[in-house]
Amino acid sequence: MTSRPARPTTRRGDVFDPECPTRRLLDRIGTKWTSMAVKVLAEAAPGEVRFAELRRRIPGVSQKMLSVTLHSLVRDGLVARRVEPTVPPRVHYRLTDLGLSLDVPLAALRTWAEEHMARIDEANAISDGVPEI
Amino acid sequence: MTSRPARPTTRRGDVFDPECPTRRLLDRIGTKWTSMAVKVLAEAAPGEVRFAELRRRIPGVSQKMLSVTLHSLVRDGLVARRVEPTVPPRVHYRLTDLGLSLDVPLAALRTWAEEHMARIDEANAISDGVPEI
DNA sequence: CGGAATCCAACATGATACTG
DNA sequence: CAGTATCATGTTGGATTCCG
Repeated sequence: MTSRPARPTTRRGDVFDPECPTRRLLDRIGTKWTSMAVKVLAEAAPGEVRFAELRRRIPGVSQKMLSVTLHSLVRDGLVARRVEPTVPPRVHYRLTDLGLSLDVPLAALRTWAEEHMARIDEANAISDGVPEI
Repeated sequence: MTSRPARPTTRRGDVFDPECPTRRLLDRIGTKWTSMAVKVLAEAAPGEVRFAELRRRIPGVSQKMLSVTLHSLVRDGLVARRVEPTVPPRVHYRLTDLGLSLDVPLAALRTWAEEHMARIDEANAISDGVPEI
């Protein structure tokens, strides 16, 4: 993800704007763990998922990066955070309506990836000079 | 974009694999200039676009990064590169069929971004404690 | 014209340790 | 349990320069 300059103005329709909405969106969902977090939360929707549960369902994510990722999503209004004031505290996350709506095009991208990434791998293999037999 | 380990095995259907197709795809289209290059090429499809033309249509891109971005797309089989052996040389780029198919879900993501990024900006403004009046 | 090579700064991520 | 703080590191992307 590139850095986030302080709330740049969104200019609708001009996708070639240096701060075009598409690239700013990709700056968010393109971070390492965001798409997986959204997917886990989308599958649980409209239910909630706790922090530890998310961590278990996203292999390889560190505590810090999951925390950073989730708070970034909360800040963007894509995820809602609910804290049970118990000891120890329980923190629950769920997709907001906005987050759920984002999951629609994201799911399409997932489908494309599952269907076509093998072809990208093949293309890379050929570029690497790997024989095809 | 994170680095690209040497052609990891694509395991279909397991989106939670650390090397899941979706994240590997996002590692590619999530780079700063990729989505814009794909969009320009998609709009010109099935026609070709020359290097200088691409550069003009993508404000802010450096020569180096456009070159890197395009070669990465070529390597992935998403873009085809054609060189006219003239002096000086003319280099033309176009989306492959695979690239065109990727533009479908990508266009959906663009639409979402244009329609909803303003709400993400609002959410950020509220998080920053900016008064809403 | 369309690069390639180099250097460099900024940032994203990760490991580790600590806390309410 | 669910963080936060700090430090270490690799990568991305940009500026510049040179080339066929």
